[in-house]
Amino acid sequence: MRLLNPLLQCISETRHLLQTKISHFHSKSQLDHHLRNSTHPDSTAWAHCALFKTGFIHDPYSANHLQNSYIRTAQLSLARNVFDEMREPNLVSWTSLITGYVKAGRPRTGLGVYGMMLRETSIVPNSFTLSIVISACSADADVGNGKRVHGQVEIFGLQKEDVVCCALVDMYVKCNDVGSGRRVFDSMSCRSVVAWAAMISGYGQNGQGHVALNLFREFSWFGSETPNHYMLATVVNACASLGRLVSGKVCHGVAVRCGYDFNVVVANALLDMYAKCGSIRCSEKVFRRIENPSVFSYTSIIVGSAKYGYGLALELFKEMLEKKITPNAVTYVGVLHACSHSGLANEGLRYLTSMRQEHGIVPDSRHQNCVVDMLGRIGRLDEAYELAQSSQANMDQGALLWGTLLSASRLHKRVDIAVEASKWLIASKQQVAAAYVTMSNAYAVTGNWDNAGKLRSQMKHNGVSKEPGCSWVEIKDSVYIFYAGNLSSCPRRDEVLNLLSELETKLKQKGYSISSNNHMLVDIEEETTQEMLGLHSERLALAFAFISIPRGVTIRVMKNLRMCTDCHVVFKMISEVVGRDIVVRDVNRFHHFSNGSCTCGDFW
DNA sequence: ATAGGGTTAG
Repeated sequence: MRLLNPLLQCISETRHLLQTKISHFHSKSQLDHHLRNSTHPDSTAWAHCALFKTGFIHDPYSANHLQNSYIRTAQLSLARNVFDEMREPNLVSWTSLITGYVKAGRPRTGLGVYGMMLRETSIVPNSFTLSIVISACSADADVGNGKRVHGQVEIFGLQKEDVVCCALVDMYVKCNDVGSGRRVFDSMSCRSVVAWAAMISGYGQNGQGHVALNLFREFSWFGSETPNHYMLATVVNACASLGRLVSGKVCHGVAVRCGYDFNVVVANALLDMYAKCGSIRCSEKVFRRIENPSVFSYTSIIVGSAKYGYGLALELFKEMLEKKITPNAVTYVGVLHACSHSGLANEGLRYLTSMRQEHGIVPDSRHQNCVVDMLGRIGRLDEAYELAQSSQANMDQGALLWGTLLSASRLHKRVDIAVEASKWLIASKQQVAAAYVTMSNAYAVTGNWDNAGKLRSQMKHNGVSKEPGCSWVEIKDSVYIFYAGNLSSCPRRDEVLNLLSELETKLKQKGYSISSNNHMLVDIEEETTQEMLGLHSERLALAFAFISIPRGVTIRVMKNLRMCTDCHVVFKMISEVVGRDIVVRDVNRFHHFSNGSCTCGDFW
């Protein structure tokens, strides 16, 4: 009895509490109000009891409030129970339920509910319903369903609704159909900030960053509204994807003027942009001004600083853990990348184990790819091979993984492993051409010309051909294109070769190792046989640009030679090694390199 | 009356 007493007391207290709580609600409107503001599961549960006791549970309006309250407090199955108990759910009930599923990351179930509503009731959807249904298609990247719903938009006469059009634009661009998104956007008579943001984001996400920036310019000129934090994050992201530091700084200025520079999402986009444009110090400054950095903030700065290899990334990771911010799978991609770029293989291997043990994140092919790259760079090919074999990667992921291993084994002249990697790629019909070329190169490197030749003819026989990679530079309005290894088309060929060999010698003297674990000059990508001479198209282009410019004349760097971090590093090294100043222009900024430093690198 | 659209790290 002594044991039971506390229990009985507890039950009686609970009953008392229940009665007190319920008696607080005197009227239906009070209950509805309570449900609308409820953010805690308990408080929704109390109100549910009260609705039950008072019989208001049968009132459709109150029941909808209850259902929404459950959805807001992330109790989807309870919301579903409420819905199932309704005698006649109305349009709001259906729409809320669909929203619940979509917001919980189950868009397909949401679409199923919508289909059921159309089939089993005579309820006609309105703009609320269609906008969430369209966003379900967007989340599912299901353009087929999206187009069907677009048809329904026309049938129900909702094509003038801003919210519906915004959802449509977003759906099309998320399905990589920017053209259809643009058509919807153009059809809108009055475009909201949301519509502009969705369209700008669409261009940015589909590799058309310059169009995104032009559209933003148009918005700033002709739109009557000011950008919000959604739009600013999108535009900054477009600058990052283009490597356009100056445009990015202009956006930073806009964000400051609009009062969004302390918004954590905008700040995340900004620090990512600075890191990608080669200004890691600006990136760090933005990061340090964020009051409550999120896992996104830390991951962005870790990923951003990983390629600089100063150990900053790992320090930040430790700091993040001290602050009890839980890393996710992407964070660990950055951490492993940092280990790889700092040559900390053993530390990287430890992280590969601890990510599962300490944070329950199972390493996937992205992590394995980092580690294969990390081990491959320093010649620990057997371990890398073992890891690749143990991977559960699918076709696409496997192509990346085995491709990384292939490059590394070629670099370290491990023909045995190169052959295994090539076999995997060829068998899975992935990167077949590149695999053949590398395999052939691997044989050639070790002097096994017979096998190399056999592979070449096998390629010919199977109709496999590889387009040579190329880079290009624009000098004084002329564009020069450099194909990998094709020296006959290289202007001022001898001078270029001399410079490259001079560079190589001086780099070696300074302790840089071009061909193995130093990723700076050789961005490993399989090219034609000439590539064995180290004449990667990018290096050819840079060397040509360097010898072609008299002092004071600028080079304009195009596309894959844009002034991203890697390019900065290369020019810094060239200026240091050869002892000459060099001025480079990217889309709208000058960079002056002199004796190993760049005076435009950090503008603040 | 209650329900709806977009944004940041790989």
